[in-house]
Amino acid sequence: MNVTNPYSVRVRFAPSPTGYLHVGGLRTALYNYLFAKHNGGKFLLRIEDTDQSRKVEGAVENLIATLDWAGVHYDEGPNRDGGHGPYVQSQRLDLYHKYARQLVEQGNAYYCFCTPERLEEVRKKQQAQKLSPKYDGHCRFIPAEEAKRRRESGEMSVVRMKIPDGGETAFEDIIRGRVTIANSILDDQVILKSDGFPTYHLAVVVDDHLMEISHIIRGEEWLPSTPKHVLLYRYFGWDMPQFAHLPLLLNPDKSKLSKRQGDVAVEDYRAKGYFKEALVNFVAFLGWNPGDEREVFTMDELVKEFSLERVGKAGAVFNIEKLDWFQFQHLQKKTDNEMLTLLKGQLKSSGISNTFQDSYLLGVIGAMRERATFVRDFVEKSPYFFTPPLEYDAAVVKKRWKPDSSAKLTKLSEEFSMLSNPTKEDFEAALQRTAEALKIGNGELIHPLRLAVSGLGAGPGLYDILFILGKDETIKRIKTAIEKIQ
RNA sequence: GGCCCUAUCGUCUAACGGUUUAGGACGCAGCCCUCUCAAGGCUGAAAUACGGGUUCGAUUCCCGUUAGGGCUACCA
Repeated sequence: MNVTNPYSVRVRFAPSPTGYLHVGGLRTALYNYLFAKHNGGKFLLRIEDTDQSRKVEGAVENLIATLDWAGVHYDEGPNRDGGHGPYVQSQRLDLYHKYARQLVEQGNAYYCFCTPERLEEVRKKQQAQKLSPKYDGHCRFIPAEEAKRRRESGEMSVVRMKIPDGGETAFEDIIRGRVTIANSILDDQVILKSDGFPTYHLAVVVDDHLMEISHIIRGEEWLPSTPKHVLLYRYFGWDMPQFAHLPLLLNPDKSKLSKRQGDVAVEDYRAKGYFKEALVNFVAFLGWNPGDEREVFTMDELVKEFSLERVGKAGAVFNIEKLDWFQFQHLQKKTDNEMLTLLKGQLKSSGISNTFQDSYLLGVIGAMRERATFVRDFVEKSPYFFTPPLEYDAAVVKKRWKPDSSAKLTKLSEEFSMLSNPTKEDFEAALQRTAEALKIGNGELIHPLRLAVSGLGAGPGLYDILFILGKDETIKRIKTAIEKIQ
């Protein structure tokens, strides 16, 4: 066992490049990464592209870019050699052939010449008899000489591993404890396909061994086939890595998280404006917790706290509301300077020409921050900071704009015009003076004024808005509003 | 169908036999704050699937039932 030494921790994320990075994949990658970093080990990325029919152009690049965006960086993998490459399975074919041959020679595997048609027939028969579909061992006892002859004559074949006739195979799972499966229900699994590519089962065992993987941390969907892998390790006489099968991520209806019930691609969430910090924090908490009541974590903090012992066994529903809360929390944690950069980027992508001073933008950030979950909220919830209101919210006009509002605002506007370089407090004092002079409550000025300068009925404190907008712009907007409303 | 895994508030979860009137968070409702909307504070509704054991004592251990999920390919 090469597992108990914390300095020899080597784990991997081994996706198949079928398009995009699934959020479940992100969590698996993240847990591997956190475990590696927490233990001072290495995190590898290995591309499992042994199914040629599922190959998607650009998928690998996309996968790597997305992991990189999320901050899940690999120590070894494609374009980052660590002496255990290549890290792409389609470039390791000779290795799989070699080990498949070894298994055949040892008598732990055999060539099978059954056609897909025959296999289909057998399967149908078994299903008709309500038996579980399983290879019937038709080619299991073909003599080596005959197999050799048939292969040399060009007959198509695959290699199947031999499952012991009786007994059971068990292994220890860090998350689930001891798992046992009767050999009788295991299939003589194909390990080398007729196209010369290995199946997952052979490739994963060979690679994990050659790459000196210490812990296999992967999704629960692999649990039932793990005994086959255990058997292969035994056939080869290799040390067994430790297994940790993660609970699945679920749809709101508790089925395995999938498309159709919402977005599953990490890039979808990125495109929607979620911070990597939020997505990573959220996904980390789907199946793991630090054992106390803290919830908002940075990547570094996660690395510090993470342990497989605190990973749960039950599937977790991917709950968007909670994600949004994490997003809000992480937005609040950003520094003003970070927000400034983000806001400038948002203005650009929103097509708003940035003619604003940094100090102005910083003012907007201060006023809007706790009202924003996404960066785009600054533009969407308070467009009036960037463009004068083009229209006025009808419901607010109805509620707040009285027949005499124009006259009152005109008076207020006059009061404002006497101010020089007004502070927030100056605006407030001026408004109070006007209200007193008019013998009305502040509210009769505040509400119509908010509507006049913002076009909306909700937002930051009015005096904050006025101060940010400035005296001239405020007066201008009051004038425009008086003309446009009614 | 067979096999495997799982089971605490609607959701994410804490509890590693007794400190529990089962704690926190999201969401929800109410109140406070208040120029609005947020934020914040306070309060509230809300869970150990069911049935048997083991034990002086079970959310916690065992068995069964039920439910859910996964797997059952020359896919991963």
